[in-house]
Amino acid sequence: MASLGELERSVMDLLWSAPEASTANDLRDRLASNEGPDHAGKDLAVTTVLTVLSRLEKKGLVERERGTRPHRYRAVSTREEHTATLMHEALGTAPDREAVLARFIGAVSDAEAATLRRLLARG
Amino acid sequence: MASLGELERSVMDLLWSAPEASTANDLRDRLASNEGPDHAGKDLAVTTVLTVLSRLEKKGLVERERGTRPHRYRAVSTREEHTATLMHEALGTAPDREAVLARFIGAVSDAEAATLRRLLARG
DNA sequence: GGTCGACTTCTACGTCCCGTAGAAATCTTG
DNA sequence: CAAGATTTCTACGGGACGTAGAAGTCGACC
Repeated sequence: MASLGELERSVMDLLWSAPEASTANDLRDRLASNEGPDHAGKDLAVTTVLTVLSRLEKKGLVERERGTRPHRYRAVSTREEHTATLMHEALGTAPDREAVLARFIGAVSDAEAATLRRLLARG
Repeated sequence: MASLGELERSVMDLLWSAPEASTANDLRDRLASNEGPDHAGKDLAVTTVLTVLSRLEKKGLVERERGTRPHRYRAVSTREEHTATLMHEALGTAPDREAVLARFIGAVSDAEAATLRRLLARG
């Protein structure tokens, strides 16, 4: 349901890896110095970052402290929870969920299969 | 990567549930008589359906027989394969895949957990 | 208390995707 | 070859997203 644009995704990545809630300025700086493997750091206006944060807030992915003056933003859920939710959403679109799970399991690495067995055993 | 619009999704649903490859006219008719639980059947021009099919073909979800005159369209993969692929794509976006799997498993129903155990056991 | 600068909200524009379909081109068949 | 069926081309309107300036608000300092 909540698909993300490229910049929205970058911002979420920063929020997810930040230990504390971040300000828009902080995020702008981190986006600028984000010399990823291939892409150059984006040099954005702070209003751009704020717009994106508002949209992410409306989507329910981000919440902000309005009390402090530079508002501070944090991700509502962890990256792992969010991703797991997306997987469940995908799973839910098919009528035959078990058939989907069968295909899903079929394409999982050996190590991950082992992890899954362990996780399921403890249930 | 390949997110679908509403109409695109409806067309894929029809192609997935069709036993044979379908023509655009056939799909238009089925869309028109598609009295789902809540939504009314859409009465579309056949060119609309063709446009959507072209876009789905470009996205790699649909292929067509160009030999026969009314071209016949089929889904490239089954609904289950497609859904499982989406789940793997989601999983791939997180660095800590095992943590995602843990969350994912945590939110699975008992019946599905049993299914997963069975599937993993036979590996 | 008023002013200035930091911060936030409003408004907006260009682009791309999607629903939608007419116009134009192409093929099939009588 | 002409007419009808079929496909391709072109296009428009709306919504999402990247992007940011203009305008409004808030806190601190003189």
